[in-house]
Parts: sequence; C-alpha cells; structure tokens
Amino acid sequence: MAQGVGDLNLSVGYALKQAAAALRTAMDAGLRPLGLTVPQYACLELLRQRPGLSAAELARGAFVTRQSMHAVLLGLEERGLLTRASTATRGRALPTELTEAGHRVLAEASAVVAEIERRMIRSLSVAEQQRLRADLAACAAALGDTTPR
Amino acid sequence: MAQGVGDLNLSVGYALKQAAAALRTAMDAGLRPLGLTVPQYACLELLRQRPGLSAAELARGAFVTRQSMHAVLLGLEERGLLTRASTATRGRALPTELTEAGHRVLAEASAVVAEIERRMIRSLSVAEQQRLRADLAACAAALGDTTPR
DNA sequence: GAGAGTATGTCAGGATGTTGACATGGCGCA
DNA sequence: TGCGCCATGTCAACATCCTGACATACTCTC
Repeated sequence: MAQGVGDLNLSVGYALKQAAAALRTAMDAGLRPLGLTVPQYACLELLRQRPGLSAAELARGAFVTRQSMHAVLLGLEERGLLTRASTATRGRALPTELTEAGHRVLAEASAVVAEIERRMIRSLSVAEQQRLRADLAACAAALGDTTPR
Repeated sequence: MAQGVGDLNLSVGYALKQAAAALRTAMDAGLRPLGLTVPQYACLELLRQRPGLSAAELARGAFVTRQSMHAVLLGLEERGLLTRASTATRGRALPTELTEAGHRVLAEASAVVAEIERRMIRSLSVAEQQRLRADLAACAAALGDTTPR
C-alpha cells in the first residue's frame, strides 16, 4: 500500500501552496487601488510581451479557462485598455493588443507587482533565485504543466 | 521610477504560479474520482494531523476564508466524514474531528496526493527538495504569509 | 467590574470561475 | 474532394469563493 502525505510542514506541495497564496494575496492587495484583479493584470502583462495573442493563448498563459479570459477581455476592452480585432486573420483567433491607456495602466501595475516580487525573494541571492525558478519550472513540467480545460 | 516586471520567463513569481497551477490541476483530477475537492482534502488532512482544530484555524491552514471553510465543513459533516462539537469548550471555537469513515476516505486521498507530489519532485534530490521547501517557506514569510481575510 | 479590542461562527449577497455545449474555421489524411 | 479531428470564440447554467455584516465570547487594560 502506498504511503500517504506525511507531515504537512515537510511537504513541498504544501509549501508551494503557501507561497502561491501569499503572493496572490499580496498582488490582490497591491493591484486593488489600481482597479485591477490578478487575472486582469496577467492579461495585460502577457499582451505587453507578446502583442497579438488570442484569447485562448492568453487563457493558457494566465492559468485560467478560455471562458474566464473571455470575460476578462470584455471588461478590459470596455475600459479602453485593449483592442480586439473584429475579424480573424488566421483561423478563428482574434488578435488582441494594448491601447495607449492600457500601456499606462500596466506600467503602474507592473511596478507594484515587481516590488512585491522583489520583497518576496529579497532574502535569496541571484543564483538562488535562478535555481528556485528552475526548480519550480521543473516541478510544473513534471506534472504536465496543464492549464484548466 | 521603479522598473516593471521583466520577461515573465525570468520571473520567480510566474514560475511559482505555474507550478502551483499545475499542482492544483493534478490534485483536482486525482481527487475527483474520490468525490473530493482540493479544499475538502486539505481540511481532512489538517484534521488528521491536528485533531480538534476549529473552522477558523482550518481556514488559515487551507488558505481559504472562514466562510468557505464553513461550507466545506457542512458538506463533509453531512457525508459523515467528520464530527463537530455542538458546544464550544473554549471561546466560540467548535472543535472538529475525523470519523472512522473520514479516516478511510482520507487514506485513499492521501495516497493519491502523495503520488502526485512524488511525481512533481522526482527530478530533485532529497537535499534539493528540502532546499526548495525552505526557499518557498522563506518567500511566504517575506510576504507576510497571509491568508484571505 | 466595565470597556475596547480581538477571534470565532454564521448568514446574505454578489463577483468570479468553471463545466458543458455548440458553431465556426483550419489541418491532415484517405 | 470529403471526412474526421482539433482549436477557437461564445453562450448559458452551475458551483465556488469572497466581501460585508452581525452576534457572541474571550482577553486585556484601566
């Protein structure tokens, strides 16, 4: 018979959840004054780095479903932070891009998030940070690195 | 002016979110056949290790709000997996404990989750696992290690 | 002993996310 | 060419979770 999970304080999975929850809470609090939720910020950040992404690609990058990202896009588009092509250039995918206002809001939000991330890893050396990031990526890859259906 | 978040692929925060999302997805899929959600499993696992916990303490341990944990407890109690004291022995806190059925279900679930965690960290040595866990704990502590209000 | 401050349990409402489904548009293959 | 297959966009229904609020009970301080 397989053994169960042992002491939670010795579990990597529990520590992972703990850190992710703390980060999420800190980002929520930091982004609220800007009128952004975490998924909304993630959407903007992804579009800055890779303009023209479709809703489905954004959903995978932000770890939510297509449907959730659809709602996020509608909200951000109504606020004038991004524009969506009305017709597909290839397949059914509708390319999305940031507007000027979107870039401005994102700049503020990105500074807030960067500060939070710096605070999170301030006790680690640069080498340790890279190692941590690599280990986390390896964990994600080992689990299949899936996004919600 | 503060710099923003750089390349997401170089961000520890993004890697953290990615790994946590992969773990959550894997746990969801593994626990579904047992009729358990992740918060429900977390609740049972916490109670095994620390019987007599109150709803508020369970909520903090599972990284959800008191209200969410309240709903989880109602469901698990109705299924006969745990019992809640009807009167408080100290303060308003109502101690909760697993039933025999609860222990049986948890044993199955715990084996499933342990297998997922093993798969997640199989590419890391024991020393690397401990280091990763310590780094994650440090990150959580640096952010205040808060749970949702 | 009285008061503020804090922690807990609980209820109601609303925001958010997911599941399920369907239609449409490429792509590969016989 | 025709067919199956997959990806995308979108809608409706449902589940989940959080926000806000209130009552109760302990603790600490004066």
